[in-house]
Amino acid sequence: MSTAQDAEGTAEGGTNEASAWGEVAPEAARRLLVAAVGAFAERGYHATTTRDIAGRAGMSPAALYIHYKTKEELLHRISRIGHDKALRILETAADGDGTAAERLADAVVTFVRWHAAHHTTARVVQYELDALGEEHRAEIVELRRRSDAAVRRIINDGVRSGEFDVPDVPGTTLAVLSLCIDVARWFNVEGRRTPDEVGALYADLVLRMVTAAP
Amino acid sequence: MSTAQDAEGTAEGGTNEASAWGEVAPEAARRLLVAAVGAFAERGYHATTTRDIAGRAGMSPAALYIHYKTKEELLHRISRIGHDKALRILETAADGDGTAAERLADAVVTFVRWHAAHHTTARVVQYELDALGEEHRAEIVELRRRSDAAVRRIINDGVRSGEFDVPDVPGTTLAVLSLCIDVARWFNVEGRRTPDEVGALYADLVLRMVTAAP
DNA sequence: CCGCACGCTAAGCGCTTGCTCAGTACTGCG
DNA sequence: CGCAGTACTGAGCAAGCGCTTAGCGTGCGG
Repeated sequence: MSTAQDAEGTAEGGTNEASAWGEVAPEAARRLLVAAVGAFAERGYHATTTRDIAGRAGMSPAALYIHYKTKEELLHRISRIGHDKALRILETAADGDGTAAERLADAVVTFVRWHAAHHTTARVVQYELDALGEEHRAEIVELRRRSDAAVRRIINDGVRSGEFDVPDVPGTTLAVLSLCIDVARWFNVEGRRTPDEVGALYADLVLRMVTAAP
Repeated sequence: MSTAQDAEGTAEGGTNEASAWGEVAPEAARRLLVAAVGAFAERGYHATTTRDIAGRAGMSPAALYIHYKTKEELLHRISRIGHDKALRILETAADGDGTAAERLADAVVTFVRWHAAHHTTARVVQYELDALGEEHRAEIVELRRRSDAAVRRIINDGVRSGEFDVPDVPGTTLAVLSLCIDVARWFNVEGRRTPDEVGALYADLVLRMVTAAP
């Protein structure tokens, strides 16, 4: 679990961001998508213009519409891929073996590290949900429901086994996810902490949250 | 500390929101400001039009510019008042008497309750910072620095007195504030929890975070 | 060597945006 | 009754928006 494959961390939205989007098919479409992630993260979806995205990708504004139907479809593609990744992280940790404490720590470390290392992507994924259209948003909300279920499963396991002391399981699940997600808001590459350090700190804090006071 | 004066909770941005803006001087200016809070919280600053704000306030678009120089000045006024309130909450708790644990619990309860009860305002205050102009943002960032200092002061007191076991004080301070602030993102009036309940839950979780494992 | 599909651009359309300004109703003062 | 000041509106401007369309160069099957 929790490999070090994404531990690098160069400048904002540069080549290391691009490496995470290998699955996006024609190279031009990928370049546009990476450009959109950077622009959306920096200025927000509504403040970003299609000319801005195309410019960052080194293309004319019209080129965008060969690969994507609308600006909103671009956001949806980013949001979909990001949420898939986030869900996979949490379900992998939940389905792993080890004690509930080990699995919870693994989930937090990996989830937080992703939010920190890919904080531009994560910012778009977590904070631009309202900009999606009706149907696209519903699809994404379902993925988030499943993320919530994965974390709740780990905590429930810990309560059942006696490892954890959690009076309010849904509330604590919400708090754990909320804590991790908000990393995308404040994390700064210029800052003093590496994604790994934040992951370790947060795993410790979360384990304290689910453990009874002495 | 922490009275129940703002425990009511009717519909979105309605009359109970308005009551919190009593200090804003001419009635028309206040109506515009309350309208702006509602619109900004619902659709975001950049997606909100001046016509939208004026319409909600029952006025023509031009009326806005009699009371505010620009749309950004409206956001700044909201952000300024909100951050003043948040800072006052945290400094009041930090300067209170009682043990560090009591003061930390008080800070979290009050801060979280404000974010939940006034989650429309809080959403604008916490998530539209980037939309402010250079100088206005710098002013607000300074207020946030002081909020951070207030919480860190409580935690440091607890460490010194032996009440708390916190290996990383700045990191834990950041996490506590982050956890509370993110309430503004997910809190829903239709949801199952009242602001008071969320405050109590979060105070418990935060106290566990600063207390040594058994 | 043709022709045509493909990826892309230059130009621009229709619309909305933040904001302005001349004008209007109303109020209080002499 | 006149007049100045205040709070507001209707109409609209310049700029910028998302998106479309006509056309251009390139590479590849026949």
